[in-house]
Amino acid sequence: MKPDAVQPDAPSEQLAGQPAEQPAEQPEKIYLPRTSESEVLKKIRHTASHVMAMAVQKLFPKAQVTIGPWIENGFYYDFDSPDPFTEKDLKAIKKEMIKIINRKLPVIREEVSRAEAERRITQLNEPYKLEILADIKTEPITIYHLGEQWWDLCAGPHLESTAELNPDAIELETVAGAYWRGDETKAQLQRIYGTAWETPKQLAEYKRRKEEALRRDHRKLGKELGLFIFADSVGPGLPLWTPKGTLLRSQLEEFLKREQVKRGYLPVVTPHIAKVDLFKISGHWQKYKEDMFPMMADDEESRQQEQGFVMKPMNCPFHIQIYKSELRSYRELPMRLAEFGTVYRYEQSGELGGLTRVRGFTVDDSHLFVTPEQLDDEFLKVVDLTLSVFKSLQLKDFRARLSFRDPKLDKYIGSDEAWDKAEGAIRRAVETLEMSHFEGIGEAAFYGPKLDFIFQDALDREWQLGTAQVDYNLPERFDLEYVAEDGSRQRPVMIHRAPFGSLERLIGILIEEYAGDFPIWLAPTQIRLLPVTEEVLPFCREVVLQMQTAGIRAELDLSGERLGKLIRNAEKAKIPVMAVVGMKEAESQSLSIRTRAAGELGSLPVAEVNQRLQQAIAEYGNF
RNA sequence: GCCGGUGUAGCUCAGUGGUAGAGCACUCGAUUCGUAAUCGAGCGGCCGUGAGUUCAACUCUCAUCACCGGCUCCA
Repeated sequence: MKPDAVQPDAPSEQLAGQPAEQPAEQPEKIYLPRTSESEVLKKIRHTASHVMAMAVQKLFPKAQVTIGPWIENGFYYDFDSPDPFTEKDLKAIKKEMIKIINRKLPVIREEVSRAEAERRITQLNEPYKLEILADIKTEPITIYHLGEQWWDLCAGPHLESTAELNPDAIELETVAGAYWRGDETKAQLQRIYGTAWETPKQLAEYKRRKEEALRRDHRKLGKELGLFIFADSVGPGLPLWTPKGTLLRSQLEEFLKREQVKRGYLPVVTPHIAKVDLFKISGHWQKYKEDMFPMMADDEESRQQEQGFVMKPMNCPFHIQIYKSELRSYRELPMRLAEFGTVYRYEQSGELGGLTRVRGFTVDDSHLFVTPEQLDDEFLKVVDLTLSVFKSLQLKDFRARLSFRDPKLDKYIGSDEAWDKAEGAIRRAVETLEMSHFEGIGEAAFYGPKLDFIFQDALDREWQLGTAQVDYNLPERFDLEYVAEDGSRQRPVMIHRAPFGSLERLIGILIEEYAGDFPIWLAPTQIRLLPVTEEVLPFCREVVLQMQTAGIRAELDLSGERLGKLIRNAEKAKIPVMAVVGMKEAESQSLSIRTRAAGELGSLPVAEVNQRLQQAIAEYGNF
């Protein structure tokens, strides 16, 4: 890179060899219903999964059938097969399916008694079917036949004949492992995912959308835009943030810090490691030892005695120590300790991916210590802050989940009474705010219930971002107190909350939400000057300096390429505002503005551009 | 952690049992150019890593690491 005072970075290092981004041709809009919205798709996909199962058993006679439901954009079928299926097998299976379809086999529904079903399944030697049958509580049992040769237990509904399936609207997509009954202690099955539509056109549109989703994928965009990297020698799930990505991160941090200052939060900083003992008190060690990075011990003896240090998986015990460091008065409450705290969790290797599931991440964490009387009001304020953060970030598509304990599970600490109180507080909050929500039984933290905000990524996978939690248990375990008005010692309640959840995951979702086109206040580079000739460079340098002085992230393209190329590079780098500068502009102290969102805007005086940029940044708006 | 797939230049990818190629990026030269790619030359790879088979491995086998899809998990 050429050293240059006004060029923060070289504009040309990204996006090598990308195919030209054509403005997407807009063909007729094809509506793709989800399976749950379409009776005909339900039938198509049910039948397709049966046809696939029949084809698989023809080609792999040892494969045993289990279940094969429709899912929102296709279907799958799980088999127990001694020989694992590979992608190559899919072709042969599809071929076999076409044969079955062409045989125009009638799909015949039959009702039989439980005993009869049992007898027939036993004949077939299909143990999984027997288990399924045992779970069906109603009688008669429905069976669907494909012609004479093949049948399956199924509630339906189905098409009338395999002939109604269009082979050109079916695609077998991928093979995957899946556990019987979704239980990892049970047999590992082979799952084949497929999709089936009414018409080949729909299938084509479905595939087009999948490719489109891939273009938004934050892993791809993150690399193209140079926001973050992973290095083999650092380790999986441990992202490294480049200058551009760090700019993005700090904008988000600064934004939230400003909001928190307005709301009386107090910043704190705590270390990344602590003695194991701390997490024994909190209960983390007992509950999540396996999911923490291994303990660091001085010697074997210390290791035996579990005396050593661990990377922190959560920030709460640290904030609790700060609370505990002095005798607190009710006058100090609510006390809101906040920190962008980086935590480390030893996630299973198969879970890691991009920024959405990592092993080291930064929580926009805060722990609020409140009196029981303050709880409801303070919790409402937390939810309000969270919602306002989403609004500022233009994140609209999320679902609120009440993550409560599953009384059947034994993974929680604390009394039922404490849990009931905590869950009640969360319930009251969503009722007061009239928020639409759903309940996630068994989704609670081990120390308390949560209100979680769930978002989807480009590939329709769900991720929790923001969270707000009510906790009566850790105050108990750490013996927290405050002195009440009457001089008595009382126990505070804790609220754990993180509107972003984690900066990493938030940024992953934001990249996909914006498809890399960040609003100006977040964009790592806000404006790039594109000189038409060398003669205007002095003017450009002066303008960039002026902008930078005003707090605008401006840069100058010094690559010396022709204007068309400069624009192309800036567009591909998704820089929101471009300023073309030729002699005309230099002479008139103006900039010819082109935005990514709106194209050419014509010439504007430098001062006006400056002013409009600053305004856009301050108001989280557009140019 | 489990099942399947992938790993070739900085990036995106092609390729063969006889030790490799393209485009872009990068460097240099020419061009001084007005809203999505100027032309030419050059540089650049221990073909993820380790073992095995073979006269010979980037190619075949095994192991391992990383990534991708799914399952399980997610304080």
